[in-house]
Amino acid sequence: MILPPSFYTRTDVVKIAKELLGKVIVTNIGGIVTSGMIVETEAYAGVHDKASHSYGGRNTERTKVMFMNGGVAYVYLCYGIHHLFNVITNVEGTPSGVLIRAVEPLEGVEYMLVRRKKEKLTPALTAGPGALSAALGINTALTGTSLSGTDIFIEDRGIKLPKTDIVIGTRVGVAYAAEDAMLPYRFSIKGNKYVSKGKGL
DNA sequence: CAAACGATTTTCT
DNA sequence: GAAAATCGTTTGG
Repeated sequence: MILPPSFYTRTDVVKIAKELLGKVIVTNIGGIVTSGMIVETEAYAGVHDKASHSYGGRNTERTKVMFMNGGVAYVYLCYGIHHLFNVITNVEGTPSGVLIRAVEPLEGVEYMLVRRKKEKLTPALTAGPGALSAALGINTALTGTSLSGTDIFIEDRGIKLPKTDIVIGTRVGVAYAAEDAMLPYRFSIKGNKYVSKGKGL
């Protein structure tokens, strides 16, 4: 089943980040359907989180999507090259979200290979936030799009993960966030080869 | 209006 | 393991 808006509008973004592991992202871009199981996530919790774009209540043209009601996509261009895909959570006015860091390819692998200009399926195809976005055809045009719509949505396919298969760690690439960089806001599936390298856990 | 920087990936040594 | 690639957003003048 497709996750309902009520899944995203809850207030505990860290819990949502954990629950998103094992769920399946499906994109339908230009008539091409691709999907992948989420194997790594990171939580970005509201205005008090220095690592978040919305820290201190910063509400700009780019980040305004984070302030929307939960259940929409937030796609941000980083380093001028990479599209990073986030799931916005919580209710309108409270900017929190979950960065999808890695997925395991399911359907449409051949299209992902084309988009990534690769010939063979390697873990690098979707291991990493910029990589999975490119593979699934996600770009900034999807910012603000509902995750319960037809272009992109997240499904629960009944995959259940034992608690022991969830690895908790610190976030990646947010060293500038000082003490908030140490928060246990990163979740991944133990032993899954599509989990990004990032930094060691 | 101009300058600096980043929630990264790839490639080369 | 280290450095380059590359551009929209943000910040300062």
